[in-house]
Amino acid sequence: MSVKYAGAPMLASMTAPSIPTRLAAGGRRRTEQRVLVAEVLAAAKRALSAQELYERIRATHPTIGRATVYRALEQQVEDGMASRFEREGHVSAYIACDAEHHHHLVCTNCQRVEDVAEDIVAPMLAAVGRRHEFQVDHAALDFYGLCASCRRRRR
Amino acid sequence: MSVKYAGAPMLASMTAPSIPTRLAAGGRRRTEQRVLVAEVLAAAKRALSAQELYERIRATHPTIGRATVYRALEQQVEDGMASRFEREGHVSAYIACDAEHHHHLVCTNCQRVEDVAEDIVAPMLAAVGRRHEFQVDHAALDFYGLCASCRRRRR
DNA sequence: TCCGACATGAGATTCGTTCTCAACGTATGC
DNA sequence: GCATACGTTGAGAACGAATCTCATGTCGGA
Repeated sequence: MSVKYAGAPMLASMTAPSIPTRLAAGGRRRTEQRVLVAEVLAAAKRALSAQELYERIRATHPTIGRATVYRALEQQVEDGMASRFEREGHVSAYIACDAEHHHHLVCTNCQRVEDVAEDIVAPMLAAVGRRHEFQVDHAALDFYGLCASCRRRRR
Repeated sequence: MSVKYAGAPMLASMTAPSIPTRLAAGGRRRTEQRVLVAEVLAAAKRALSAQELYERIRATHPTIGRATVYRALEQQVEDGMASRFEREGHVSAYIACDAEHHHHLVCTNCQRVEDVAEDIVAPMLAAVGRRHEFQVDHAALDFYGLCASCRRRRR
């Protein structure tokens, strides 16, 4: 997952716009396919690869193109509606995300994703800036492991 | 970059073994090619993709195989001699690393890599474990941006 | 020195992702 | 409501990093 830090800070108090509204930002068109991709990803509540998402959508919309799904995901990442991170085997996985939470705990068993509390991360970012002479533009902070329920099930 | 946290802690006070010694760990053979890959990567002092490393080595050793380079890097990551992380465009990049430093500041301009001080990261990892009911197995903590010299050159 | 297991190299193959392009649909102005 | 402009779509081809295959080579313990 990759999060920009160089831009202006978000206003956490704003109410989140609906999916169709957010999809139409910046001269983009609100097409049936792009709404679909966003909704299915948001409903999954876990990380999905583009291929997995493509197959899920095809179950109900058999004519959608693979490239359409890739393009929609690409745009959502650009617009901050989704995050991308790398799974084993050089595959990108995507998760729908809101404006305030950008770092995740990814369960390597069930692929469910939890947000990391921002106030845990912020002091570390500040410390990095203080200690190293390095202008952090974006950071990938992903934690992989077992979520509570998968860990219980394993024992 | 991906670092395991579930295993036994490293002893930071041990003197680092030489490249050929570390290459022979765990029933692995010390071949000319694997020494070469490790040395060229260590000498680069920056992140290199497998392809870039392959081309560098071919300049002096034209008969080396692409698969050999990939396999050598794979093993080095397994043995903790190198770290892998993802560059734009679904390419893996590799950096030689020692036992104590595992998180990096990657300059997106010159690809040089700096180690993040462990004592900046450790409190955050502890906080994650405390706050979330999640067993962190490994974490990818990479910071991308401009290093000091590239930033000066840009202005 | 002998021998088995590991490693190599060249090329084919795999597979996630991106590109191409004609046809289509959406938003906007009139 | 209609026309126009242009972003979007779908199907398949193309791309390319990474992996696999297999005959041959080589390391290192016995």
